Amino acid sequence: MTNPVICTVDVVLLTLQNGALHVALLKRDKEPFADTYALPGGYIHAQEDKDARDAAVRVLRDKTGIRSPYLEQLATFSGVARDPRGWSVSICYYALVSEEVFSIARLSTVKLMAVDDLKTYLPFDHREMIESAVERLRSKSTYSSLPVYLCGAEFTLPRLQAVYEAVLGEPINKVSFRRKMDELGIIEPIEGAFEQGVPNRPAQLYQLKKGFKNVLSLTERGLNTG
Amino acid sequence: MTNPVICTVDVVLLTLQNGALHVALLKRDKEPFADTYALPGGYIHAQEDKDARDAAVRVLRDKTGIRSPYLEQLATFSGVARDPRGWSVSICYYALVSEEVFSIARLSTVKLMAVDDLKTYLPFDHREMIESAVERLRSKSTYSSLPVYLCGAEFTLPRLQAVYEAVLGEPINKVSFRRKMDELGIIEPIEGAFEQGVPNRPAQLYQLKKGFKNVLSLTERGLNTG
DNA sequence: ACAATAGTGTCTGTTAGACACTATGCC
DNA sequence: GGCATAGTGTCTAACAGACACTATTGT
Repeated sequence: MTNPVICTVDVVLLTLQNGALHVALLKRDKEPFADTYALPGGYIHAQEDKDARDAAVRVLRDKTGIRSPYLEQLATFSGVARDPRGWSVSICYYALVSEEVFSIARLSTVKLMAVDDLKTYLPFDHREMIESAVERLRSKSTYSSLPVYLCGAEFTLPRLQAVYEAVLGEPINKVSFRRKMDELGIIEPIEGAFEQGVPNRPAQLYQLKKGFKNVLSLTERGLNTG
Repeated sequence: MTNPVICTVDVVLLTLQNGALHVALLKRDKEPFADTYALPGGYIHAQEDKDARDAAVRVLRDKTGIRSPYLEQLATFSGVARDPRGWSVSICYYALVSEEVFSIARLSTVKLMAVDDLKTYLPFDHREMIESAVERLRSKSTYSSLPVYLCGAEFTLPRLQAVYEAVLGEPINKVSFRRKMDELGIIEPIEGAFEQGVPNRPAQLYQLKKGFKNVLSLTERGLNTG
């Protein structure tokens, strides 16, 4: 039996800018929907990719120059109606990067849009993908350490708390937040390293514990690690 | 660009038997892995199925005769190595049915296996799929009302608690359990209806509230509803 | 010394589990 | 009345948020 199904991957690349969640969009250079902004995505290359995750990594690298430390399968979108070329399957991933990583990448072609105010028209079911990714991120942020990937490699606790607050869209109690971070046990202070150049008491710098550097990014479908 | 990727769906159908979680397996009638037990699955029929969920519903109906009230996308398994026929994608769903629904269905071809003691050899990555489904179910059971789908349409609170305990594998406090069920607010007592034929005080019968009958089963990727 | 933010000790209200009691069926 | 299980009232221990206080930098 032949199988005329189109197989693609799409990546919802999220980052923080000015304290608000943003998604990376690229102007499509091919039909359908040429010249409209859309999620980075592309066909699975059966000769080249070991699996769909590989394809997502490749697409992200080739189209944005970014190698994300966190990449998790979100869901698969499929059907006859979502793509004018015909019955298609898109395995959708979402990735989290810090603002700095983003500014280093080739930004010329990439456009950042605030996810809570997505005015642009989006082709396919890309709007639904973004909404799902944001919902997943918000949900996981209430009980896990996911948002650390939106910070750089080193960060202070007040900065991390601000990131959580930006993601969740509500203020968090300082004492509770620090207690939670402590008992999650996945970050550690960098001995003797403090914030620089602030006009007040400098905060302790923290980093992901060694063992967790790539643990989370290795959970293919994000089923384990809390 | 041609796309030689094989597109299939697989369904992890879970039920309770003798107080233990079981998964439904069928003997494969075609190669590869003919005559070995495997998850019900099959090709996406682009002419027939509106989307992958449709395909999962069809496969489940055709192969087991069951129309599950709960069906949620689990994850997508893909790659060059998982199927000897070549690069493949399987969009995996999981379904929950009550023991009774199961006994009505055509059981002759279907084999129930306890998920915590899966001795059988399983082809493809079906073992991983089952483990993921069980993990998802256990995880969601700690904060949602998912396990009601493992009961029939009418059930008592002691029965529902036993179902939760079977799924989670640990005893639950009776008072806390009833408080939680009450505040989840998705089940309601059937006025005047009680358990029959017990040698002690009969328990109140409950049912899913009207509005929730199919709400959960409509969440395509299980992203919303807690 | 003062302003500003980092970081901590403690109090209190909320919530989950333990326990004990009452309720209601069958024999 | 006795037994078994359903169902509820209440006490207590654990936890999360509020608040206030101390600590440490630059000016």
